[in-house]
Amino acid sequence: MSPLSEEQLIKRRETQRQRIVEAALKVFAVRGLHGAKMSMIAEEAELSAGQLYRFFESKEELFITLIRQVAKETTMERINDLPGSPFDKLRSFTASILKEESAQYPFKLIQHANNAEDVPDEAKQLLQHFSVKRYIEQLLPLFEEGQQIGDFAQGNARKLISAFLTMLSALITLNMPIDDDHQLPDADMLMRIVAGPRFQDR
Amino acid sequence: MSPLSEEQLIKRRETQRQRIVEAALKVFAVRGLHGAKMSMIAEEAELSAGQLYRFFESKEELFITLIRQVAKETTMERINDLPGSPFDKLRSFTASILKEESAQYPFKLIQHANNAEDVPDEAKQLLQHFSVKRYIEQLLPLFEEGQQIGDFAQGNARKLISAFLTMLSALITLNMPIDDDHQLPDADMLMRIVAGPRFQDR
Amino acid sequence: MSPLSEEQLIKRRETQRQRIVEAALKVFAVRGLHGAKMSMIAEEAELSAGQLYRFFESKEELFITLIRQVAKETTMERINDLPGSPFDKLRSFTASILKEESAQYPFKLIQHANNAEDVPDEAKQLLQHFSVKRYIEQLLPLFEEGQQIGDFAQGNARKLISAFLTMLSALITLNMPIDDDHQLPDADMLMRIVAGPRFQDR
Amino acid sequence: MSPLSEEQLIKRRETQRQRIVEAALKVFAVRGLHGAKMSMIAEEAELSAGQLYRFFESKEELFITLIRQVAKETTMERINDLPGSPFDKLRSFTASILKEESAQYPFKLIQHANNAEDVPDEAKQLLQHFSVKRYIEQLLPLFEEGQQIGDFAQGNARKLISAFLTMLSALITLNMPIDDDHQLPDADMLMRIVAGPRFQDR
DNA sequence: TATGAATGAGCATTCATTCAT
DNA sequence: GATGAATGAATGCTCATTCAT
Repeated sequence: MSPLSEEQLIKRRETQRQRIVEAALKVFAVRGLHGAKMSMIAEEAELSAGQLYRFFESKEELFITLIRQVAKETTMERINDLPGSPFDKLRSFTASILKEESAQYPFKLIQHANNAEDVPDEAKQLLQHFSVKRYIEQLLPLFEEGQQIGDFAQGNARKLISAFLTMLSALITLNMPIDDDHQLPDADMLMRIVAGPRFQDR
Repeated sequence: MSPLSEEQLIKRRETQRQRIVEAALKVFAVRGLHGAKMSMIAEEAELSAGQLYRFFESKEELFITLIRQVAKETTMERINDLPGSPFDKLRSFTASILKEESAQYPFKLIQHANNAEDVPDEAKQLLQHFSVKRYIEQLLPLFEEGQQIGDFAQGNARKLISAFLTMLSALITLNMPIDDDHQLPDADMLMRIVAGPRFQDR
Repeated sequence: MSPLSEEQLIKRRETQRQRIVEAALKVFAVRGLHGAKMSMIAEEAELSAGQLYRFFESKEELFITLIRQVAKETTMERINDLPGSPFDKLRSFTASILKEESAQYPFKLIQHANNAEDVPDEAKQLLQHFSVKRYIEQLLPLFEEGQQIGDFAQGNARKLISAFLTMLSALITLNMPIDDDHQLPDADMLMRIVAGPRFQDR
Repeated sequence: MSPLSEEQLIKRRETQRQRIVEAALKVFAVRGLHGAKMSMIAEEAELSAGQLYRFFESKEELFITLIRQVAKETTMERINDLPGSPFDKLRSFTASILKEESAQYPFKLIQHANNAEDVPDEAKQLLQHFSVKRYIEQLLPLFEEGQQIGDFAQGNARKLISAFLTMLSALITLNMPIDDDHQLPDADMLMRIVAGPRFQDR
């Protein structure tokens, strides 16, 4: 029956598990805890609903697992690979997030976890503290550099990052359909929050 | 014959109806359209679930009625009664909203309506366009005055207000619990978005 | 409080009770046992839903009472007051029933009682046996006369009446909307069932 | 992988679907649209109530599907396979319908659809027009032959059939239990409606 | 006593979870 | 192991019946 070695089997299992988590991220992010049906996640992961339960005991466990992984793994580090000044990097990074749907999933997830009531406390804690803290630490060097060269506003850098992330998260999840009269704030709007004197009212 | 006069009955009925709407506002705002159960609304309004249906034909009708009322009645006008300059007014107003839970319900409702699936179109329309537009118009004189005296940043005032409201809404719904290390963005943070040169980096 | 004598009170009560029964006849006949709501009957009788229960312990009791009264009181006797031969009388009588809605109520009631499953056995028994029997006895003299003068078909008169009533009942309750191509059987159609040789194929 | 082949699954599914439709036919016919509970249909089809919804979106859809199938498939054509003259055929056919409960379901369904409130319009249309028209067309050759050889009464054949069907439907749904004194109208009674001179008063 | 407000049991429907195949 | 069929608990809604006023 089994032409695969024990090790291969374990690896295969891990791959599938990861595939489920990714499917769940997408579905939970887009539809929220209540709106996401196990059947949708199964379909997205291309396996049967029954199979989900070989990997996760319940919807709740899947959700918490997902949250844990997002809290641990989501990273802001690729911002450093972008070209230009700190200000340029942050703007490009912001714009790319606002453009690419899958980059928004973690933010949407945080949003849903905050708004839904039946979310296990552990999940809320993880998302709110741990992941935001991680993001802040990852962005800190960039911001400090930006403040030194006058690109960014002065003051407590961590507080500034926190503000920026909150606003970014807001933009993503509010997702207000654009209306002709009042264009919504976009990446440049966001940059006002962090911009130093040099950029004000430009 | 009748134990209560016609007039009393009508008044009583209207009172109760309003009580249901208020209970619904709270529950829908906190839990969203799908997370809110009719039984929760009934409990909040202190009557039986069955009774709700004497006032509203369905959960959906209750929701839409609520949305209509919010869209029509929620006002930003009391901001004008606050003391001080436009900047002071906006800051006090913002701070009071961030402090008082019931003031946040309309914003949370908008948030839920935007993120949840299966929200009746009429509700989405009303919340997204009508109510946001109303807020903008109500804040416009204040902002224009603030721009004239240099309190607020220059540029399209409506766009500025829209940005501000988006951010306010974000703060409310993100609702991140304060954590010792990194104080969350608060009213002053928000003011950065609208502040003119005079206030930058103060 | 009471300017009415004991006797007047009792009479008044009886009047109201009768009014309820008549309202119930109409509503049950038109909508059936399940389709008839107590509130509809109350409205038809022009009193409150609560009042019904001062006269009848339950919907079921009201229904059975109604059935009993219909079984006992519905009469075919006015057929004898009509002008003409037995054949003429029966045809006029039939036509009048087919034209006047309230005359059809007892027939519709029988129909509903036969078709609904949750009808108390007593009600079914009463309607099926007792009332049909009464009708037969009331029509018997007319039919016998009709047979003697050759208006009606020969054979067991009771059986003939039973057949006729079944068909009449059918016409009333089937109530098929007339369609241009195939006019429905009407009074003359019905008469074929009882007609003697004299009337065949006229 | 799959424990059953695709083909087997599809066949099985179709079988079960048909089984539900048959259960529904029985329950709807006997109890009517409102009297029939989904749980009853489920029990009759020997599955859980929840399962019904894997095959039909709602009670209404199940009902309409059933009606459609009845309107399309119920046939009078097997009457032609019976032995004897047109008169004999019609009498045997009638008697068999009056004896076999499942043959009566379509008639009962029509009856319920006509009498109940809140029956979807499509269902009424289908039953009243389409199916009755079909029956008429299917019986037309037999009746025309019967009229030619003098078995059946003269006149508009379609009208005659319509009358006959109405009466047959009546007999089925009235369903009066036989009582010793007055034998109920039966197949022979029905034949009086269509019988030509040859058969009168036999 | 009369009203109509309130309750709660019942039914349609959905979906997480289990299980026969 | 894998599938998707089956179950049953939960929830929206209706309406007979009761009860506060």
